[in-house]
Amino acid sequence: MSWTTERVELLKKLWGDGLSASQIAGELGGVTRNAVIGKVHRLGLSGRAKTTTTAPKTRRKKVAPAGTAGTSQHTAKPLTQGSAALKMESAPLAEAVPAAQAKPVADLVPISSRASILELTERTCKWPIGDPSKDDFYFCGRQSDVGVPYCAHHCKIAYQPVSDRRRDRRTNVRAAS
DNA sequence: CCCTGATTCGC
DNA sequence: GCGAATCAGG
Repeated sequence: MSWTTERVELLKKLWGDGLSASQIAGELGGVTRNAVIGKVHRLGLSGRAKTTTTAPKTRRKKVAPAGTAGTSQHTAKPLTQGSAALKMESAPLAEAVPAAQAKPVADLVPISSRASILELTERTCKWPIGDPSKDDFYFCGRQSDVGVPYCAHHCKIAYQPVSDRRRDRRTNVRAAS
């Protein structure tokens, strides 16, 4: 797979939404998380909020260069010139999804992480997608924390505060009784 | 161990 | 430019 414009756009969107590299890799499909991270760096949009507390500098050793001495190589500096134009993500996945869905609609289907019920483990998202009576039923399958049934994405949906739900208790019209 | 992102470097 | 291998932190 190559980095087409669309795939890069999706990458930027998901990365901006805070998805992890592996999750993005799963969405895109055909790439590993390493590829995603590599691309992210090449695009110059690394480090969003939590850059992890890793020592940003002073380390690096890698394997000893075999014979290739006098390397005049130097990494190209990432020019983030058109960065202004691509700041138009601003589409929080959680908000884009209706709160409280009786039946989980097939939302942003994990392009390649979908799992059958047999593939679910303690750390895979068990968010059901599709209609159980149909043939296209499967689970999200993305990574989730142990003890948590859903991935980060679906946790936002599942545990969304009830406060925002329309309290249309009125609809509970049990007038005639 | 699982995961995360960061970095290097051969291709 | 790409991404596996590696590193390092949580």
